[in-house]
Amino acid sequence: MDTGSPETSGEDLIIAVEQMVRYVRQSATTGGLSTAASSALGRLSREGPQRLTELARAENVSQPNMTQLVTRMERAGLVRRVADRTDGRGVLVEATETGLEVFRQRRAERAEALERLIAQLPEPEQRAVRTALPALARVIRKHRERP
Amino acid sequence: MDTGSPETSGEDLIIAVEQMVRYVRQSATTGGLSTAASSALGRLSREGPQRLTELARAENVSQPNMTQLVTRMERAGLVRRVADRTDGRGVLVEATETGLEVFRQRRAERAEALERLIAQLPEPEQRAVRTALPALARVIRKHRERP
DNA sequence: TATTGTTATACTCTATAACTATA
DNA sequence: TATAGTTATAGAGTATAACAATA
Repeated sequence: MDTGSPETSGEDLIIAVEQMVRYVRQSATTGGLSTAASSALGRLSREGPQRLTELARAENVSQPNMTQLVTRMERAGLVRRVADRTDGRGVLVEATETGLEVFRQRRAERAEALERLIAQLPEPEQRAVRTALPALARVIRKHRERP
Repeated sequence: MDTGSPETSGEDLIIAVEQMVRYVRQSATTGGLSTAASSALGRLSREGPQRLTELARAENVSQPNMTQLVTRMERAGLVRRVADRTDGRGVLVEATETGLEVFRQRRAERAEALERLIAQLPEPEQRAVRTALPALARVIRKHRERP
């Protein structure tokens, strides 16, 4: 099987990644849900209501940033703030039904766009993509747990 | 060879891509060169001086956006504006020596970070990554030429 | 005193609309 | 009139510093 050029350097790979970033960002913007909002909403969908600080840390952004993001998302009806009964200082952020539905649709759209992209590749490369992407995600996750 | 889960769905893949996007963006921000600046500077490095409009179209952003990006980059000493002798309306954007050097260093850093990530994978998955990324970049490029 | 969240401030990145200058 | 570029305006996304409220 032809794995492309004889040596695929880190430089070549990072160029490829840059293109993917641009592609995803573009298809992510349509529908009015930014990368940041989509990512936070995704976490809330998967993991349920969370403390604002928790969410900021998990998403790797500052607390003020998350405060503002949540405010924008609240204004858009995607999430709501709920008082934390066990801690008067705390705020729980929770996805609304609208938020959950919007996120499901958006992700489905992007997944479809990616699938269409992959479908244009010959079989062996398709398999490579389905192996490579989850593998990279795995090490990134690991890297994140202990950097 | 184990290609991961029995069926790797578009949903799983897009989650992986989202993580990569976040990872790259983070390592891209350090050193004070944004994704947008890095991408534009990269194009100027590869292709030489270009019309502002040309650059905006190639980078897939609006003309005013590119005007501002170029202004910021000019202020940072990364590029310069040069009058286009053949058309009084036109402006050529050109990377400075500083710009070229900064870009080379930044890309090298990111490439290294990616390589470190890949190095943590078992051999077969490493090969998959070196096949998959350029393949995806290829179809994105093709998709861009005629959407 | 330490933690949680918000406000204040500032910068980048992005778009559309309106404008100026040259073809 | 059409094209190249800038200015005006606005909003998202990001950060650090300062602050208020609660533990």
